[in-house]
Amino acid sequence: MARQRTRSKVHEAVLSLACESRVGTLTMEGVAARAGVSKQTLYRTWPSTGAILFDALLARSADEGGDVVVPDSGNLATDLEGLAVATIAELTDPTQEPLLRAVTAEIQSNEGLAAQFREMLLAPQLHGISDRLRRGGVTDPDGIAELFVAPIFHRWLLRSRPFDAAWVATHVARVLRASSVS
Amino acid sequence: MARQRTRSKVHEAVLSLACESRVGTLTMEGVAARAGVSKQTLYRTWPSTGAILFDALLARSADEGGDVVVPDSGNLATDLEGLAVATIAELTDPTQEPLLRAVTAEIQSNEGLAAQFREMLLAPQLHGISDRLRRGGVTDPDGIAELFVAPIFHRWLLRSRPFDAAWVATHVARVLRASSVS
Amino acid sequence: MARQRTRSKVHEAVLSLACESRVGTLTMEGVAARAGVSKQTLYRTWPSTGAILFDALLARSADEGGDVVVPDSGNLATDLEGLAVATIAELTDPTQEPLLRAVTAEIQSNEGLAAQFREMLLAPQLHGISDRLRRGGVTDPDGIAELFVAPIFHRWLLRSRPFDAAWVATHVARVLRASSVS
Amino acid sequence: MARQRTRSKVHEAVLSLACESRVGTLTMEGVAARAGVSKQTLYRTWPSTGAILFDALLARSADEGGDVVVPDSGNLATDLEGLAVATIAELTDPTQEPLLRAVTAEIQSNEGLAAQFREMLLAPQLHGISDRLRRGGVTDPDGIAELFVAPIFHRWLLRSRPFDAAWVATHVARVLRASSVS
DNA sequence: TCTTAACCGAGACGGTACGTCCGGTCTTTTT
DNA sequence: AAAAAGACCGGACGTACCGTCTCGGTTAAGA
Repeated sequence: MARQRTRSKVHEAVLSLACESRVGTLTMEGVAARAGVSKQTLYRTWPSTGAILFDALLARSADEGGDVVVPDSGNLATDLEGLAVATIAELTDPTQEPLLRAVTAEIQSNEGLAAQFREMLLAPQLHGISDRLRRGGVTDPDGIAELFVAPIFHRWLLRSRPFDAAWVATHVARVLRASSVS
Repeated sequence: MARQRTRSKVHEAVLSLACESRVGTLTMEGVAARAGVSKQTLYRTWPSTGAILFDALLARSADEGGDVVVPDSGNLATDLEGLAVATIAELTDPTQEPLLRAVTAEIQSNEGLAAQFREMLLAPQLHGISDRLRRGGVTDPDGIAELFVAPIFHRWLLRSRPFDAAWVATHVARVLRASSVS
Repeated sequence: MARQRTRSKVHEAVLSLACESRVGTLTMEGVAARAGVSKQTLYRTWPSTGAILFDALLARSADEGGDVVVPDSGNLATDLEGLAVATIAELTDPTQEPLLRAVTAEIQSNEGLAAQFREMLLAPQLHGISDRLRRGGVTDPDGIAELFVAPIFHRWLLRSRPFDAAWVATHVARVLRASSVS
Repeated sequence: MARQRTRSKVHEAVLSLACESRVGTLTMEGVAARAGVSKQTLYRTWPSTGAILFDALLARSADEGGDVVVPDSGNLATDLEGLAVATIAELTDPTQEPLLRAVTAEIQSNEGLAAQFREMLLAPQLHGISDRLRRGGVTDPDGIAELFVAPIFHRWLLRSRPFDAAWVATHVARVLRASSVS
């Protein structure tokens, strides 16, 4: 296992590289050079750049408290809209988007990473949302949470159409209609 | 640019390679060797393996008629369920899945390819669905089409949960509830 | 056989390219492009860049009259010195040197070209010199001509030492001593 | 840079290739394959096939003691004839000639290599000869050494005329006449 | 004058080699 | 003992030319 000092340097390096350069440009050699670490040190701990990046994201998320915070103002529609706006902001944040796209691309060809991603980043978020829905009286909170999140991801992943406030409002309205809550 | 005979050989090669080997293993050299074509011939026409793969998919889709066929039995729920099952079958078809995942990964880092993908493969499908919804009396067919398609893609892309008949039925029910159609 | 117009364009192109760029950079494609001629037109007439270059040199030498002119002032030493200076000037002329070095390098790996070079460019020069020596009463004009020319070439080919007036004078004196002429 | 084991493998490979195949056929890929070495290993240490070949020749010359041995029997004419015969034998040795021609061709377009060649291989030889001439009472040993060596090189380089015993004898006689030694 | 055959440009094509980059492994040296 | 430094093999990258090969268009004869 790598020492904490080394891990930090590597995390810092991989995040800065992933931000500044194009996705897919991430290389073990580049990370090693940026981190001032030998390649062997990387290989001792991580099998791929995807793994390093993911580890770095996890560590950062842990540092920042990491818990998904779903607002609860009592008004479900308002809360969902706020959540959508926050999610969209995170997905399109210039310092985050390249990282997330890199991880997404990696997931397509790496089942192990996909599983980790699901369990450690995706599941907590969905649980937070479905908890809020349950508190709002939704009878099928898991399904509705998916119905709420998927179109946002879909637009982002396939870069299909822009996100604007009108769409968010309409989307939330549709989701609430599906949830059988007046 | 490239002569038709050459294009065909290359399409055949890239499809067979994408199927049999792991995604991301596609290389220009490999395609050239399999197609019995020189590397320069590839580079003269396509800038990347992603572009070749996409071109091959387009050509195949054109060969096969290519039109998205949405069933119309009069019963919207039945039709949507059939459509979902067909889409899921296509996404998880062992000869298709590696190709689609490769293209999806490529899209994350290639805006141009993403645009082509949206316009030539995704848009027709969504239009087909929203047309069917409109005929079914849905007032917001585009939004509902997205609500219908996105969770299917979401589960497939993030490999989040398996597809089964029960989920399909529930999903269709949710979408119909959101569409304000009794 | 290539038409005269084509030959001229090609000769012009190859000479200009050989001058301006580094030796060994001459390529069939480059010559074809510069001459505004298709590659096939080149290959129909010449087997290699060396052959083109040599043909161009021959043509130019024919255009300019091409005969080797050995001065005959009555004083053999003076004439040889003048000849040495003229030869050195030609060898080190910036517009000639790259061409001659290119041909020389080509000769090392191309016996056919070497033979042509000997017969069409080298032999006339040596004959001119040995004629002058014979008129000067030298008993072994061919051998002495070689003794005169070889060190000049040697210094040029191996870039061994600079040419200066003092060396030329000494060299001519040595050669005359060897020629048994007082 | 390169480890000794690697250097040896590369030297061996380049010498065998230079001997068996035509000059100018030497390629970095070929040498790498023959030596069982990756291309990068070659490029890390040598910039061109010429440099490798030259390095190999130097190493071999160092291994074999490498000193130029000029015979000294007391009779200058006899010694020079022996030296000429030995030099000619070396230049026309089937296992040496391709190497030397390759290096000669390379020198035409590579000033750095030319300088190395002059200092490490040519200069020692000329010094050996001029030393012998000085011991023989020649007043201008350097100039005469050049006068002796140049025509031999000239004939070899330009493949002008064959070497035979009669020519060698005449040549030595001419040189000695030029040297002002009875 | 009208063929008709050679010449020509354009450039796709299968190749070989280029010189670079990176993936992983292994050795050497430093700390 | 762990780490940096980096040499090493393998293999793909994207480019430059190679020499061959159709394609149409254009000249320049001979019929």
